Amino acid sequence: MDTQRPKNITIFDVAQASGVSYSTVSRVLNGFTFVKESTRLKVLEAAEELGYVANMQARSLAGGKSKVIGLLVPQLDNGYINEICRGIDQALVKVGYDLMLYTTHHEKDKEAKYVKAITNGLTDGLLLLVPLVPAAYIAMLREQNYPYVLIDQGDNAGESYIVDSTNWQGAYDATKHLLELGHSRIAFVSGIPELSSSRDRLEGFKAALQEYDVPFDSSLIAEGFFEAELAIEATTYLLSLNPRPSAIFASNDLSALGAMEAVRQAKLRIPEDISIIGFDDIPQASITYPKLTTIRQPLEQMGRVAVKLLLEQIEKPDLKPRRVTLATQLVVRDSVKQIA
Amino acid sequence: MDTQRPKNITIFDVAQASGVSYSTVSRVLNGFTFVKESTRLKVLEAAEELGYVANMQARSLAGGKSKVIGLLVPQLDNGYINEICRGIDQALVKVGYDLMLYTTHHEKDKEAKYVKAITNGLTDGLLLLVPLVPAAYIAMLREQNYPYVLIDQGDNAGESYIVDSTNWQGAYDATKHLLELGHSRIAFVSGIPELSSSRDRLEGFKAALQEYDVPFDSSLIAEGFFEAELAIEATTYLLSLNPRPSAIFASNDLSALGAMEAVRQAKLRIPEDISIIGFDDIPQASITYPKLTTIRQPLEQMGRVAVKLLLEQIEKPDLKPRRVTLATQLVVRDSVKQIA
DNA sequence: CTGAAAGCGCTAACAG
DNA sequence: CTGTTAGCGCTTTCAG
Repeated sequence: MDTQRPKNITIFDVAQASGVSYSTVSRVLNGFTFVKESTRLKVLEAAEELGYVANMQARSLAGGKSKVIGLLVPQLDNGYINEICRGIDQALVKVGYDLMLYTTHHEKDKEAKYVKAITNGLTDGLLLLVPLVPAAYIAMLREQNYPYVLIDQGDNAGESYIVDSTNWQGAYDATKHLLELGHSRIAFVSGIPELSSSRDRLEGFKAALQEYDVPFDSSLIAEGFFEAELAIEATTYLLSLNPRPSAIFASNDLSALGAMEAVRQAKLRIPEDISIIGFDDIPQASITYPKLTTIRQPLEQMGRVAVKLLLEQIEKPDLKPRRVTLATQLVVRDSVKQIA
Repeated sequence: MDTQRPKNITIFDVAQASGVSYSTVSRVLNGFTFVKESTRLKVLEAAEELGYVANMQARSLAGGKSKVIGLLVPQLDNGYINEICRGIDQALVKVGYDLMLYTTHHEKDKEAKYVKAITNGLTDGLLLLVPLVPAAYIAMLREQNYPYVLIDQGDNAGESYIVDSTNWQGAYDATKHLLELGHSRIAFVSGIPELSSSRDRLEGFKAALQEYDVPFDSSLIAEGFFEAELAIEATTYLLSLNPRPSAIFASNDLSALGAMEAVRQAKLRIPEDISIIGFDDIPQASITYPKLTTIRQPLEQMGRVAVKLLLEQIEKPDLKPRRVTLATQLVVRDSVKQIA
């Protein structure tokens, strides 16, 4: 507000126009406390006429709700995060909340200060879509009794609202799918070892193997860290094995995409020479060629549920944290083929 | 702020701790006006020690800068928007600004009110990444002298800060590339006719045709509206033509992806049976198979420049609007082949 | 049911 | 150079 901008019409103007005190206006605007229906209507009408729009900063400063929630993400560059954001956005629009987007850019050192700034800012709550949330975060959040929900990650303490999906089951299903199509030499491109989702996927993989009496071979595990680049390297290594694996289970679609690239670079064909299955079902999965068979995480839905859980806390601050785990689903497309 | 949350430490606490008045604290925190170096240090130290973090709402309410900028986008679901967002984010982080993200969801009816709410909110400026911004928007913004910049779109009035890229030239280059590789029956999947970028691309296309003495054939134009779905339909139509075009220039990558899908559905091969070229170079362009030859728009850079232009206005409210047009570039990949 | 009054945390003149 | 004093727009007791 630097230069001469027209004065905003405030709750005060509305009060004047409707002939009541401005605290009454505040009351009707917030829907709280009983107000005579006639005055209520009068105020609403005046507000409408004057084109009044609430000033969220003032409201928030004064101790009300800002109707803004924060979303903390590491960065803005993959379909996975984007899909969840969409779900969040959808849910937020419905309830008339706005979104403040914070990107951490992996600056772990500044994170505590960051979270502090966010919580004492205008947001009513915080959605954490960051892998590897330092416990410090959570402790601070809990301490301040600040509403937050963890998306797709655990908190090692069971004291947070969490939304995630069936990682173990999904990995189990993926592996089983491969096994049932005759694959037995199945390589695994792992994720970020510190993440429970990664570990669960590996466990699901092992469990399926065991169930089909296929011995687990650790030389068939290569580290992909959920990244395309590293997955290319990992896959290149896996392809050099002798005998070569007949299928690769990549811990997420991003690394599956990397795996596909590596296979192409090696002049091999998918799925004729090697089958690939991913995890997530990000939008890119269905536009690659061949289209990627994968385990679908209901990403958008996770976003929506996260918002729901957050609003739940904002409205009823004393509820016990709960965890919602959504079901994954096998999506069969073209990157896996049956073998002898 | 509902339940008993620990009181935030304020500028006042810092003042007390450092033995100065709290307006002095405000001064050093804002870097303004001369303050004795010794007191300055004292204050900074106290602030650090107490873990003080500024309350942006209060600051903004009081007439200062909130260090938050708003970004208005139609929705959150394509690489194009996402790439620009990344650039915006990168630039913002560097200058210590936060991002408020607004999605319009194409609710044109509520837009005026929306913009009003945004401008009287805590943001210091607004980035508009929405196609077809109603003139009403702009008028209101200008009227309030509120800092904003239009990304990848004109304003029909030359009174706005704008960042875009060489749409005409890019389309010209794409077409020329095709022509030089021997194509002459080139189809064009158009964008959103109301957008100047769409029109410029069509014009560039025509210009190249003319330069190579290839008569423009309007039956080779099909409407794609910058969407994958519609591009599939459009392309399916184009493929039914007799003789079939040997190449398709899609107005953006999203529709190029749709075109590729349609070609596949028709059991034809790219680029053996038909060449395809896109526009944008969204991330997906390089992971399709075959990889898409396209015209690269410096999306991230556009985002960065947009932020730069916005900050320029915020800092110097009286500058004249300017327009920055960035260069596009042909990116040759695998979806176009030379023909006899 | 509704007015009056006290801040929320901070910036911005205005005096020293 | 630094303290004092008003508000910014709104929510919230506290009295009527």
